Amino acid sequence: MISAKPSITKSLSHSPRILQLKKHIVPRLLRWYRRNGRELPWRKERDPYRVLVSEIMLQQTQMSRVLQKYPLFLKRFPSFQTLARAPRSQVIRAWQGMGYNNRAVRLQQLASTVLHQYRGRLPTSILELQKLPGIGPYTAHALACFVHKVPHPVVDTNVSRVLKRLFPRELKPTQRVSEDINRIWALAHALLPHRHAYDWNQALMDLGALVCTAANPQCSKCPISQACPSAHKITRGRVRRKKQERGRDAIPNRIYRGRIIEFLRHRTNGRGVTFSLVACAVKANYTTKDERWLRGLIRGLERDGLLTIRKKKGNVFLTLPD
DNA sequence: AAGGCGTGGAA
DNA sequence: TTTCCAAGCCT
Repeated sequence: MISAKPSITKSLSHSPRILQLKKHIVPRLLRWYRRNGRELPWRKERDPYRVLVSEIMLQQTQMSRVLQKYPLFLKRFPSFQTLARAPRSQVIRAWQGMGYNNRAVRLQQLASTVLHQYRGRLPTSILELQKLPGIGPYTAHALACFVHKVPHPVVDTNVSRVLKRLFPRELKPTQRVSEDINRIWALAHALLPHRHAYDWNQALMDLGALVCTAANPQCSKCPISQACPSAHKITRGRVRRKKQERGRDAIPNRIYRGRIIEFLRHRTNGRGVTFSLVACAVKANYTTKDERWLRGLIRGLERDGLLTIRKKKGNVFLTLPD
């Protein structure tokens, strides 16, 4: 659990500026949310399982993609039980188009854990939730609030961006990234209106997604721009260069991983497909000098539970796991 | 603590 | 065409 140091939390919740801003901001943003908030399927769900699926799908994934896949996945796997007992291959196939396939594996592992260790009930506490596979600080807090209605703050990339712009002084980056993260959570906690935690969290995320966007924020449409030191002063999003990823032919390894799984989704039948067939399907101009590299990728996918390696008569066959 | 991990539409 | 990015998590 992300827990702010008490001293920081206390100083924040007692800061005159924080208190004044909170009094000003909370009612305005909640009013804006009632009028402009998005109507999303998971916002009216009561079943913990169905909310959980939405939160996992939304990790680093665009709304439009989730809106498309969410109902299909729930129809195929309506409960912890059906998901836990399904063949892994079916879960991976249902995840097609979502990206980050590890999430599908962890979600199924989570379903199994909930079924067998928690009697089919999703844990309530942040601590227990965060022990589950695929659930980190954000998702644990989101589930506590959105499923169990416990007044916890949530900090995702949207909330983080909004708060940094609203409190540039309090959240000025330090030397340590972990310290920066602690401060954001502490501030989110200090701002939280406990009686309206659910709507407040959703409102902050909607504001970040619709108005206070990373590039070209619409400050003129922002309900709290009056209280925002950064209003109309944001010229451009950060242009931080990312380090080049390891791969082949300027294509990152994870792209090849994705291609391998995508190929197996469609071409796997019965015995599976041979190593060489996968090799040709996945990389243009595949040669034997790529063999060591490709074997490494496949080993990694096997470790992640995303495929199964079978050896018959000296040949290697690949399939999605049972 | 930094780097690995997909996908496909938009800029 | 290329680049960038979107409700994070894990090691």
